Amino acid sequence: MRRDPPGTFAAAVIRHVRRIPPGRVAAYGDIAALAGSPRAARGVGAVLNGLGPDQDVPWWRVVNRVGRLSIPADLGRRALQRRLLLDEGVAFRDRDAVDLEHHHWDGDA
DNA sequence: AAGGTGACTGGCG
DNA sequence: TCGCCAGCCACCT
Repeated sequence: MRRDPPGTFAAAVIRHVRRIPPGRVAAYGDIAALAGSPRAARGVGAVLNGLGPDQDVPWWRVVNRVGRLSIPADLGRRALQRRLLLDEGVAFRDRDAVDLEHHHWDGDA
């Protein structure tokens, strides 16, 4: 799995994703900004993609800027994310887009 | 160490 | 918001 030295982008991403409360979602770009690199949204995806099974990071609470699940549909990972969010009470606008208006995490506030 | 890849975005029509 | 596209940037060869 992935152990990242503190101070790295990856570590910051993990740290912030852990802060997303259940029932709320954040965009890749939001996390990138919190992590200190506002334009590194894709980097956030790369980090989450490399997460180990026991990393204990709520990766499913991260969606793209319009609320759509950005995970490739294969391997059923996508369906899993959908289910996990549903279980937390996140409402969906359609098959693979959450209702951002009501569940977007303000990054605290 | 250089280049390819992609769980992204914002701009434009 | 939808599609398309050109930047972007961290990851992984």
